Amino acid sequence: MNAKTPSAKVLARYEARAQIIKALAHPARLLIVDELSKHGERCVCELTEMIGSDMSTVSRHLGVLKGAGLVADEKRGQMVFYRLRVQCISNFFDCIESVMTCNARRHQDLIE
Amino acid sequence: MNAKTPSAKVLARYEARAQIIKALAHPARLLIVDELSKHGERCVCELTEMIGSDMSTVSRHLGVLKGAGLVADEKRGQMVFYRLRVQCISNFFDCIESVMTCNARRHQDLIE
DNA sequence: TGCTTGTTTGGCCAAATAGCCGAGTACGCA
DNA sequence: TGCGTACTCGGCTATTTGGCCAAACAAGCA
Repeated sequence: MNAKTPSAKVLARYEARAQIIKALAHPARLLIVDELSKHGERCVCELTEMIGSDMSTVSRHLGVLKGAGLVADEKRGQMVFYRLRVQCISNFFDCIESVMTCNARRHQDLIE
Repeated sequence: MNAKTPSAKVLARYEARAQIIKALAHPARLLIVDELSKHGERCVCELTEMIGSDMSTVSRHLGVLKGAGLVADEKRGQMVFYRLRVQCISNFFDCIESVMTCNARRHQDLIE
């Protein structure tokens, strides 16, 4: 029942998980994921317009998401369309959302 | 149906979400969260032993989790005990896990 | 062929993150 | 009071991340 130090294999597993979570840990990338979960797919130019930063920056963000296996890309003509590879992302957001409302309530309590 | 650039308020909301996710985006912190979800609470020294790095480092990680509102701390005697503030973390992990198996399968496909 | 548009990539710099060490604080005990 | 243990925090350095610009690619069109 003691807190034992985990094996290298287990550690590598946590490392891999952290890598995926890290890919989601940026507002622009969350915005992208949310947009892709609402519409099926979006090209880089649409996402760039939505986010409002340089297209090269958005492309990099998409690269990060793709590297984590969260999105897939498909080139059609001169445009590249991205879509989500996974569906469970919304559960993910629900949890984050509940943390946020929980935090908000707590801060409220401190004021009263 | 166009990708419109979100308002400052919406943007701030994504920023806040990203902040919480960022707190989870580290193997040591995932390890901590997992440990706390299994046992109700752990003191810093136990977590330090489990993770195997400097106690100051572990304390910093706990500070990050606390800052995001994910854990609560309570001092009893000379020890400080941490516990999870939220329960939904496991759903969270389930999603990450499914991404990982999905990725693994995909890599497998590339080999065959 | 050259021009335009959509996208990715390399280079660079600023900012954030992670880790350790050592100092400081808080508590319990003699 | 003084000592040891548990923990936090300031300071430092190394690494990573994020952003922009400019250059390189790729595809369609004149």
